[in-house]
Amino acid sequence: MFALVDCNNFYASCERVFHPSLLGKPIVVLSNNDGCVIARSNEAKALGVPMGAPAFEYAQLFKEKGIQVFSSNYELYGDMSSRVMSTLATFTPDIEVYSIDESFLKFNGFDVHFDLEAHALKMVQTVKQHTHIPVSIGLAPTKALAKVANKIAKKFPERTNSVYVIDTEEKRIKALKWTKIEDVWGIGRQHSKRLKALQIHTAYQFTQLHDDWVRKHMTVQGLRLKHDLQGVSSIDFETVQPKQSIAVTRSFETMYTAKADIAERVATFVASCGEKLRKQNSHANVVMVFLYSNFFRKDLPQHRGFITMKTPYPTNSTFELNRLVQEGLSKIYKSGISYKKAGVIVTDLTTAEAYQLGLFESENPKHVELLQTVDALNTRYGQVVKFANNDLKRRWKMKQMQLSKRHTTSWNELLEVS
DNA sequence: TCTGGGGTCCTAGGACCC
DNA sequence: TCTGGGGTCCTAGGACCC
Repeated sequence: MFALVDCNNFYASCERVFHPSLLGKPIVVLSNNDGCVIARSNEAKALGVPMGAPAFEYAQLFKEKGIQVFSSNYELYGDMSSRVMSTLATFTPDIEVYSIDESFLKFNGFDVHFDLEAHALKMVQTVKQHTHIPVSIGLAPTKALAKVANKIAKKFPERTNSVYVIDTEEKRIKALKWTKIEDVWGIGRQHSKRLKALQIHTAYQFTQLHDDWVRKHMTVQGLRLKHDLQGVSSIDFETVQPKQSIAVTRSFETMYTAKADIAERVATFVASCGEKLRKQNSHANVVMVFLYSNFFRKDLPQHRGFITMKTPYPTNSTFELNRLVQEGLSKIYKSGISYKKAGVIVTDLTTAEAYQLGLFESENPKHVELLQTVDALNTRYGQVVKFANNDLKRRWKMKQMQLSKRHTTSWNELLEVS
């Protein structure tokens, strides 16, 4: 049996842990630069705030309805997430952390000795007690069915106590008939459009299609999903693996035209990419840079620059990566354009064990030691060492009008109780 | 004025090999 | 007029997830 544990309205719930007076009140959390709504409490959903709503279009509604607005505070959410996950890990040795707010848990052979539903109810309580984060749990013989069960638990919290189990054929069919096709895990906009055109409206109808049709139009991924929904476990349980690509991309708080401004921002992205690479002990073989004008400003000339470069040897040196990235930036930069977004992506990553020396060139060994020291200092003291090509005065600043405190990760921002 | 960020997997088709 | 067969590797792009 698999359990899918999902935190309810995770970012909104994190904010409420430290603002308990907001329990039962509508709140939303905004994306970087306070751009769009990326999390909503149930109350905010009920007031008609859609996912992804541009904040400026809804400012009036927030005010009228007394909806509390927060800027996103990833340091807080990341820390709360690891607290939830480590609590869950005490319930089973097999845990797949699927996203910041979701985990799959495997209970091999547990059903023989345990009442799994009672076990899950205990999990909900324990997570609540340890972190104050509300979670919902779906239990089923496959991952896709656990997702379905989770949706039911979340939709009917009173009747289910936030735990729902699909453990009989009757319950499986009933659940699938209840699930709309567009709500199925792995079926997005394109697939549900095509399926609806064929009068397939529920997950159950989807499972009645022929394997060949599903394989042809939805690849093997679609076929695995179908089998999973039929109760035959076909989607792998994945243990932690290093990332295959790492990206740092940002929209700018304002539009930039000068190359020097963009070069500085991009150098900062590279520094962050390098740090993430070294953290998971990987080296990049390919690095990409992109630079976009403001897509929403149809009145301005548009330009989308993108370039992919091979590194001369596998590297995680911020210096080497930046040399390439700045070279690439010169090739894609066009003057007279107002730029709104840029990013750096490293990919084709190799792990340290598979590290292959270049034939003619290799990493400057001094960089390795230097960067190790930089990382160690930054980990210990919190981003105290920066590269000279980064904006040391921090002229640019993300728009974050409603940022909450980093209560759990910064001594200076502890919650005060009076 | 204002519109997020970071990932994964799969396939078709071209380039290349013998 | 007419032009083999069987592979591998790589990449761009599409689809999806949170």
